[in-house]
Amino acid sequence: MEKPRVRFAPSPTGALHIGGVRTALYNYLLAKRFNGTFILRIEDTDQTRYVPGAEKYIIDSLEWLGLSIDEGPGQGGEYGPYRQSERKALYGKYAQQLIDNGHAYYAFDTPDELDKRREEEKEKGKHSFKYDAGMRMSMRNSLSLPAAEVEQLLSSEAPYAIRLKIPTDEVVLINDIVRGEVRFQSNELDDKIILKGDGMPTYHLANIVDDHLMKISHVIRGEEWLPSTAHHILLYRALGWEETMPVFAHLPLILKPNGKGKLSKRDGDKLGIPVFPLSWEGATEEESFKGFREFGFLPQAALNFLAFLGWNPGTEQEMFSLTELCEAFSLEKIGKAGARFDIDKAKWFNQQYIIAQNNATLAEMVRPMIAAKGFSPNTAFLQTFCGMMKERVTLLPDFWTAGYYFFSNELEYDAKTVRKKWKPENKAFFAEIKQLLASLDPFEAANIKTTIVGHMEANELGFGDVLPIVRVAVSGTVKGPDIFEIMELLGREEIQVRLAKGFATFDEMKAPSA
RNA sequence: GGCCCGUUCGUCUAGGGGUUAGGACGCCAGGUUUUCAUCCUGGUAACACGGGUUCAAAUCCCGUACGGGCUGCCA
Repeated sequence: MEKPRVRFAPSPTGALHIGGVRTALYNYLLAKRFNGTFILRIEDTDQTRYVPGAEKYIIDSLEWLGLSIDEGPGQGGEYGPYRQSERKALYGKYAQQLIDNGHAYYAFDTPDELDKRREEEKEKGKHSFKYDAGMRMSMRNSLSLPAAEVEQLLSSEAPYAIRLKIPTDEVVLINDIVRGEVRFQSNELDDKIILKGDGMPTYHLANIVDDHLMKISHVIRGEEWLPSTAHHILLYRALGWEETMPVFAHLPLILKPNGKGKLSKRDGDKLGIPVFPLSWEGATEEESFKGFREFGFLPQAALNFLAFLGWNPGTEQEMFSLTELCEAFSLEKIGKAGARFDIDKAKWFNQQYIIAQNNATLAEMVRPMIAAKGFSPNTAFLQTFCGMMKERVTLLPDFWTAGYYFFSNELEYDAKTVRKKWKPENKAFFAEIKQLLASLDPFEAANIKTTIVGHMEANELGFGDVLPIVRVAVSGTVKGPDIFEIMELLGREEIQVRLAKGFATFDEMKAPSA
């Protein structure tokens, strides 16, 4: 394949939805697979929906995931500018060209008039108002109005839009890489607005002009664009660019975890799952969302998970680094059906990636979280901690929730274990254990184990009588890494403190409530 | 309503005329472990339905049902 030039073209209207992230990923993968170019283009032609900060959010998100941009705003490139608002003049020129060669016309109907017409049609029965070949002669445009009136309207202040004049009785054939041949009857198509009253193009025009000028080879986008693709092909044809038209690949949608419909930002809050890569601070809490990153997902895991939502390599390999993804990717292997978002699978990927991470890397990821809780352990301690805990967490914050006792000795003791295992007749034994450990040197796991087990056997006690109590006194819980290793890490003095405090507290817990 | 797209275990999917319909997540059971987790072994579970075509259909064709998308001077 020749070096592809692909673009990810989001609209800066807020946080970038996870579906958009996947679109970006697939574009990136195709580009890298064949040594091509990945372009970021900002589609900000709707000034009313523009949200400050959204562009930065998009760029930050791609960066977090490691999807580096070859050309784009801030990145430069020979086909810029890469913000459509900065290309405004260009579109007017091509719209004019379409008017001149009869493929487009001026439309003077105001938005209010159009709304009214839609309402009327709806009341008449079906909501089938379509500004098409059958309807345009009864609307106010340069096709239906006398030339003199058109002249007059154009030279007046009256705003106007430019519409694409859809030809009649044609079949538009789309050759979609994921869907095969898709046909549309031109008679079913409406005369889409291509240039708005404010002089800005709509998506349809801007998209075609930019893709052509930027020499885009593949348009990889969501399935929601399939219905308007016929318009796009007609536009290429009208502009005389059909020969070099990019090929299309329409991606299946990402669906809600339960129920049907496409995943929406609402689902995030409702189900407590992330649907955005990064957190987004909206004007209100309603418009703010927590991202994959803040949930504690590693970017590699989010990427791997997303890649498999709608694509798979055809082999049984599941774990893929970005580099491996680049080598294995192909558009032909993209599925047709919508893929449901499965948070359990995402978590499983995350767990796998956390385990695969080396302790030093993990320590630096976890450090800020621990610091936020008011603790600043040294690096060696933190690395050992991560090594001991990494097989027991799925999300990054679990390091704290499941391992807080490595840092704090304000423990929450497991009441059930205390109730069952803290027996009056064994109190002396535990006091002796504490005594034995007080002078143990070196204070190392193997040593500690020998000491405890030895004393245990001498007193004819079993593991079940001893270890749960020691474990709860040290960590508060019966869950966790090897207890002797925990003790070694915490050190002799700290263990003395915890044993003393634990045994005393157990007495209180067992005391009959007065 | 119209147009378009889709449909294999609960979920992500492999398989594209002849397979015991494969894998992964989840779930269940067992093993390992002082505990938890990891890990290992096993189990559960699917071709939406109806017609064709064919010696043979999950696979090709048509229809039905269901689901989804689009139907804006939004992208």
